[in-house]
Amino acid sequence: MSTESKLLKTHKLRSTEVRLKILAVFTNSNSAIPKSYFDNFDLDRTTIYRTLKSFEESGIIHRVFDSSENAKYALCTHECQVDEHKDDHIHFECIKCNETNCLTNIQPPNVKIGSNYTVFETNIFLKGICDNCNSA
Amino acid sequence: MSTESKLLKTHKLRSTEVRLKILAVFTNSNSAIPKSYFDNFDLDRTTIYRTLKSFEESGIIHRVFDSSENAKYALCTHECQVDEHKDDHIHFECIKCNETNCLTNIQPPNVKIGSNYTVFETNIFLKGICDNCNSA
DNA sequence: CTGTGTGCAAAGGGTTTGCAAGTAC
DNA sequence: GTACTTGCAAACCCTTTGCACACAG
Repeated sequence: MSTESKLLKTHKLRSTEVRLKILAVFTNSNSAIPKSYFDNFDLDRTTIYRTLKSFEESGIIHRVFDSSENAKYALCTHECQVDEHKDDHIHFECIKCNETNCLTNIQPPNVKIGSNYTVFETNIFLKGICDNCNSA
Repeated sequence: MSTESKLLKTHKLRSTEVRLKILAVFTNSNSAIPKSYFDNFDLDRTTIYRTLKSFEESGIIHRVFDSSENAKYALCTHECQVDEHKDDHIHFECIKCNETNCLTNIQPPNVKIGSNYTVFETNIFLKGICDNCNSA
């Protein structure tokens, strides 16, 4: 059974050709994927939107915030459950290759603000030039 | 001369009734304003879009990223110039009052990542319950 | 007076909805 | 067989563009 099939099963989604195809993009990529990426997949746009939405709601992928207008998504870490995302890692948006990546191996800093605030989520995204582009 | 007139003058924008009206919203608010806020202002939508755009390009307001789909804006700090924004402060999105605020009085943490990266911009937004809502 | 700003209408792009046919389990 | 998924068409935002008129400097 493929990684993708397992993921779908774990998150209680039916295994379909479309879902496997879209999910494979995420399992094979390190960077965040915009919806537009699937435009040449010969799939109906509606289907893509709905598939991404169901993946997100199931805790398979999470939304990545960067400075682009359009939504991007990336694979969740294993701790994510249905409607309970835990993706407090740093995202890095490269202005050269235009890719946004999850820096899952770096511990995000503890942001200190007043004690009157209750913090549920910490979103950090950096913008600059990534290691790949700096090496090139 | 009003605060708004001065701001426009400083940033080399003509002073018009529409601009003064829209700018006053920002100078009188602590939270980030979405475009939809101006819908009941009896102004043409096009005009609102263009006004916000020119404010942003002039360095009067900056875009605030939070988890809502639509763009929000807030007043820039004094150091912002035309096409050169310096708004690396933390933004806080409250899930109760649904407002996003700039925490300009808090020093953002120094995010450490690999030395192969060049960081130009650090965007941090927290999600949770703000001090106001926690006190209420 | 000249260049810029505003309003209206229309177009553009991304996203969602309704419904009928197809498919997983 | 039943409930969910897909594709198509259409609708529904939000945002931008073109153009004529109005206004700031």
